[in-house]
Amino acid sequence: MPELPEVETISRGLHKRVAGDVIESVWLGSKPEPLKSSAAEIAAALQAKTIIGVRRSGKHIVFDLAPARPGPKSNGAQPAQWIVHLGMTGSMQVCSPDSDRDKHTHAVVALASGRELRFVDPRRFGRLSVVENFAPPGTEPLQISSQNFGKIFRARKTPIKSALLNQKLLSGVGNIYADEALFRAKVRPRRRASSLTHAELALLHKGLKRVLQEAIRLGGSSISDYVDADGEEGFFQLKHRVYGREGKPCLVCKTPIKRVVIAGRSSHYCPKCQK
DNA sequence: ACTATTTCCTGGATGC
DNA sequence: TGCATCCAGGAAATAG
Repeated sequence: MPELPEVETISRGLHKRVAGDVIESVWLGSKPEPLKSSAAEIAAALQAKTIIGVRRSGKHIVFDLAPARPGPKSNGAQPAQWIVHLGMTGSMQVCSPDSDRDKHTHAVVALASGRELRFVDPRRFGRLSVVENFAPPGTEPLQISSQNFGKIFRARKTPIKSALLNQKLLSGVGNIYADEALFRAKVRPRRRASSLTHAELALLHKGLKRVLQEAIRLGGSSISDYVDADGEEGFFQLKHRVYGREGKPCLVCKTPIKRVVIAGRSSHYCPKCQK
């Protein structure tokens, strides 16, 4: 499931491959559910645009676009960015038009270089849209100051785990890295966000940054099914310390890792190390 | 203004 | 072997 580090890795890979290329045509699947903008709107916004670059914002992939042939009839305020959210199982493939189309292909963008950029998403949680100026709802966890990090959690009664997953607060943190950051901070996921001490918040901030950076360094981690921008299967597996390790010994103290459900999400922690 | 719960979706795993 | 059921999870929608 693509979280911040995976989306970062994918965006970098896409940038390397398609920056500078020109979009010649756009095909969108028959079921429009994955579209936040209308199909016509997306097609119109992408057509005949140069991909200036590809980058990550939160869990979103941002394609920065510019008219391929800057002419006299510049159509005023046209959406200039293509936003892709991969949901859980979405992937972007850069491939030859000859290669077989995956059953769950929802969008195909033909490039002037002769290649195709495909959006594939079996579970359909992914979303496509076009906007003029994308603004993520929350703050980037790798950018936020420790002061602001403390501020956004101090007044929240919700469990710290839920607060970490709230994209309006921090952009890009998902279930895996929330659990991993809480383990590093020695804080249980059910603790109310407002109950964390300054010291715990500082540890959480540091732990979160470290685990995200480590995962980016490793090329993103992934448990299951998707293909990265290179078309290679899966990602380098980050050594998760608690996520997915229910019943297995804590790597620090050997106590069996516990799993509980918080806000519908499985949450893993060491009952001895985390308070 | 918050917070908690439900919903979407499909493939893989599990159980009888 | 085959069929039914459960489960995973991001975020929008809904309810409290």
